[in-house]
Amino acid sequence: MLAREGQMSRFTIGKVAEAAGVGVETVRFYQRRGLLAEPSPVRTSFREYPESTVDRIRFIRRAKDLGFTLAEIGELLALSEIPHESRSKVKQLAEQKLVAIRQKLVDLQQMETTLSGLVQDCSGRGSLDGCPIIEAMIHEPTKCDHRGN
Amino acid sequence: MLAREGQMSRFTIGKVAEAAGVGVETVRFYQRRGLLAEPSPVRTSFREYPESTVDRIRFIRRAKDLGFTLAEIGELLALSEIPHESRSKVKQLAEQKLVAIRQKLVDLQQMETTLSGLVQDCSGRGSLDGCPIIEAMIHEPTKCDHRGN
DNA sequence: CTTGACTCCGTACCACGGTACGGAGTCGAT
DNA sequence: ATCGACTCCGTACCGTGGTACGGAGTCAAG
Repeated sequence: MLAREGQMSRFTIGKVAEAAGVGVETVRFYQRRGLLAEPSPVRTSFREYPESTVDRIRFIRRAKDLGFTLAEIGELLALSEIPHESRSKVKQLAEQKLVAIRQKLVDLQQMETTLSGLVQDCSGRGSLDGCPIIEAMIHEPTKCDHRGN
Repeated sequence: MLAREGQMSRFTIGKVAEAAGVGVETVRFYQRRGLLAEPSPVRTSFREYPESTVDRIRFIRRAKDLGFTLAEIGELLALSEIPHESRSKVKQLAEQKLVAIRQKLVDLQQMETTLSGLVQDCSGRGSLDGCPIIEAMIHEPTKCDHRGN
């Protein structure tokens, strides 16, 4: 066990993935996207990862849970690597994301209102002639066009 | 634009697209997806579309605005072509969609709550050390895993 | 030394809803 | 007859976030 200078924590990609709770392919995908560095295969033919990679992947997943895209997470990670960087850019990114989230909320709430009204109006019995749901789709004006998709 | 004052409603694909407010490529895409029939080029080498195609495309866009995917819209259209079909299947589809919309709302509201809290906690000034937003992504537990992507 | 599990690497594919392109044919108007 | 605009058709590509595959190499245990 003491054969090499490293600890037992010589993370291969599989160990890293397991510890971070993602798949091996996901780790490689993040590498291709530039979110994770690809360690060069030093001394062995398999790459060794620092333990910090696990934390970095967890950071990525949490940011993703907050609604950031991988591109935005890349920005966050880049910022977090500049020690003297101020918080203002991070806060700005978060605020932008918040605006986007709130817009999606408004859109979804509109859908929910309309659709739940239609479902309530529809008896679920009888023929389709006059079905409020179908009628709405035939006759209601299209009110879309809000870019954001 | 001056090329159209011959016979009135001989809809070519461009006229249909314009009348429905979508692009020509979108019409062709809907045809490939089976949402629209492809009229055979009778008597001329350009296809002629019945006016009802315009309504059908508008139906598709409205259903899309309500949150239905193109596959689901295909189901709705198929159902609407069976005159004696009952409303129950349509209502069922709408209810399923409503459940999905409400789940997305819950997820987005959770994001909004968390992120707006973080933005409020972040001064936007000073270095990144101790920035609440970054700290949250480093330390908060990942609570994801709700399928619905 | 063999076996089984793992890694490497490139590439292709999934859903989703389109958009873009290019060459050839055709239509209507001048 | 010629011009510009339109159509036809296949195919490839966009973003988003991965997943899957296959052959070869490698590592560690038995």
